[in-house]
Amino acid sequence: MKESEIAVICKALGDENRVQIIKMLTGGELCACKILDAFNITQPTLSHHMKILTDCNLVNSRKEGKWTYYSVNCERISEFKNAISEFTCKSETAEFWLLFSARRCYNGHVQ
Amino acid sequence: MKESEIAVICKALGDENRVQIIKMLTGGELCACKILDAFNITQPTLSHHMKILTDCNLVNSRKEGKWTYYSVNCERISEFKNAISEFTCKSETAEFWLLFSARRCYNGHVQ
DNA sequence: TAAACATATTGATATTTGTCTATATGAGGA
DNA sequence: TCCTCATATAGACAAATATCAATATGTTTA
Repeated sequence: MKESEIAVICKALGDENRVQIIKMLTGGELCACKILDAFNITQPTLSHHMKILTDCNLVNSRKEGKWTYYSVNCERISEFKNAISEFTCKSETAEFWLLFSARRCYNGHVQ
Repeated sequence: MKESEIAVICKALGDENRVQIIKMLTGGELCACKILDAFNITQPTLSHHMKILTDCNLVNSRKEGKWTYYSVNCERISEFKNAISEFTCKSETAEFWLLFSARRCYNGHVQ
């Protein structure tokens, strides 16, 4: 993922409302009306935020009758995670694998 | 990590120049002058960007003589990665562990 | 001490952003 | 067909942001 793409996604996540929207959608698809209920903003403002989240493909939208349903775009989120996983200090990778192995042994199975 | 903190960090990463600065620092500590060389911006503008990156603790700074050295704050980056690792679709976790196991078997060792 | 250098701060400006009100669009339901 | 409901779009506005030129600060060197 190019730096400019990372920046666009981060900009989309650079607003607390939008971070919370993503977290909500992590629990599964929701219509705009349900999301709106959870915030203290007007409907056009929510619509604006959803446009920013869908424009950068972090969120999918789907129309059904008069409702619009939103959901997290898993693939795009994965791409983003992979991109920022490169923001790494040299030692960090090794630490991660050690921690991972330890947890794997401790739990005795794949979670 | 609170949503507001995630938003602050993402806002800091919501600028292409700053994403590139982080990538540069991934390779190790650099003085402001070296970073400046790589960009087409003035020195005060770089100083502004560095302030944003250090204010949210993504980047450490250290003065030595007349130079200021910047480096990635590994711990903070890890915290951030952990935070956004929660932006997860239900199926994604399982997929990750499968992929991981496969790679582990294939490679025969922890990378 | 004076000059040169690296970086930070100040102040200005154009652009972007988050929010609102008002209005448009488009899909059911009476 | 007309009304209601869910959402989107347009337009306005205040606040935030990215950038620059000018200047300040603090360190090293002549």
